[in-house]
Amino acid sequence: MPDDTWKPPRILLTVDLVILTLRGGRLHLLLVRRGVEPFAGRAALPGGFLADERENILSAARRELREEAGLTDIPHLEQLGTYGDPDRDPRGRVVSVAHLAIVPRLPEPIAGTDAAAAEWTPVDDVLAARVPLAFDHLRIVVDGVERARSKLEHTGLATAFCPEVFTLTELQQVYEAVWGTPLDPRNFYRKVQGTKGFVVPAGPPRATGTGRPARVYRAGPCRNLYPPMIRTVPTVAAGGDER
Amino acid sequence: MPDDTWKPPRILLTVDLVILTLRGGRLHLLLVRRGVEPFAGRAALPGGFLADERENILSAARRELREEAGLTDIPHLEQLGTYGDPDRDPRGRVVSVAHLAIVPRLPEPIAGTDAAAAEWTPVDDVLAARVPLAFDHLRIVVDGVERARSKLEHTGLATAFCPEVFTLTELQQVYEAVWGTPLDPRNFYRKVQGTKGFVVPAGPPRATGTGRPARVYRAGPCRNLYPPMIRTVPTVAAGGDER
DNA sequence: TAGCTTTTTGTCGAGTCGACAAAAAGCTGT
DNA sequence: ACAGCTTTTTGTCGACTCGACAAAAAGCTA
Repeated sequence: MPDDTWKPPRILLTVDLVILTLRGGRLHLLLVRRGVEPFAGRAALPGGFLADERENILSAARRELREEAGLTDIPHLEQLGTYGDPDRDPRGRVVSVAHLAIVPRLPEPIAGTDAAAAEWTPVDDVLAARVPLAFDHLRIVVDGVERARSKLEHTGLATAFCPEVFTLTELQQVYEAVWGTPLDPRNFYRKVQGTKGFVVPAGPPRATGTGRPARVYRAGPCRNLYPPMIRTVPTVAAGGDER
Repeated sequence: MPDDTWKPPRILLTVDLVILTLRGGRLHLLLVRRGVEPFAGRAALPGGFLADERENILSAARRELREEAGLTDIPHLEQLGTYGDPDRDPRGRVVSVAHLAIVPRLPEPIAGTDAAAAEWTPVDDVLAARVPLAFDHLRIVVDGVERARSKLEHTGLATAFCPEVFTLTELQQVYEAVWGTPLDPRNFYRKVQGTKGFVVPAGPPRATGTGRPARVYRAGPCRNLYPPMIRTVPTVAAGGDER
């Protein structure tokens, strides 16, 4: 029970970003190499402190996306969760609001990046702990990837990985990469077509080099898929809900 | 671009609680009446500042649950989201980590409560703005209720509303109250039985007063339901993902 | 024009869902 | 004791969906 002189503690707030994309059929994550202590030299999520007393949290996430990754048009950005273990940062009480961002396949690593050492890393390498991360960032990545996997089931999130106009085969590759399961193209085709509002036709078929030219689509209006896409791999028995 | 003298801003961190329960077949929410400015006299979510520099966020949520609501055994407590609009609190920059708690039907309003004016309020009254809330708490309630509705579909969350041992009819009433849709008892029965690990038998049938005595169950081991429960009301077209 | 690839349209059996019927099992009055 | 009421539990039926697979369509290459 606080006495009359008690003042609430003041803490430092950061935003961290789990930025996912598809490269060569595999799910990748953007990591930066830390230049300063703590964890200097270690890979970490892009992110940083609130710029000033009045900066919005979502705006801060967008700013870091721009400054640290050179990304300005983000198809999907959502809050992931807040991580505030008192010992997560040796500098003091730093609470981080983690965000999940999805971007389509980009031309090359990163454009004019502030943190010069930003690079796309296969998510598998991070999850298998072959690439050690700073702070509690591994935990954040695990949660972010699981969020993406889950949202692919009942939202149109998969389209955020695709360019504005895409083929159903490209969309299927998103599911296969994020879920790590192969899907039957014929059933996938039928399923997506049958899910009203998931995708809408966009122009005439496009030749992809070899094989029959595919019809192209763009993201449909529906945010929530009904019926949902089905991930046969039974939702990885994840354990606790508490953080 | 911060210069060398730049220091990250320090902010105040609170936890707020959306505590849901079932009372008389309707979904209720615990609200306290604020005794001090700002918003003195207005209803608000239970919550408060971090107690000290080293308090865990989840621990703070549990502490507020105990202090403000007299609740100590919480079947479900999860982080909901973080709300940090710079103008949400006139006292300054206050960022709140909202949590969602589910408790079973309790004997009476609240036991030895710190905030004496805590009371259960029908969620409908809050959502319909018949009960105005302080700060951005309406928004938090909307998000919390939507989270609960959604999680009922593909997790065993419904059992958190029930006592340790319950009948399938009681479980059905949870779905009906939270979703606001009537369900067919026969199909519900078949569905729950067919969802492995959702519930497990617990002892002999129990007479409920009138009608055939019902078998009793307790919550099963599965956290993720497969196949999921189906909410025909097509997932209320909620709109944006961004906060 | 034959051969190859990829996309698109079907087919079939197993399983699930929603709407409904009917049996089972207790309690309440008379 | 038993008819009448309630609620739970077990079925039934047609429509629909899913996964596995076949086959046609439509381009490119040689």
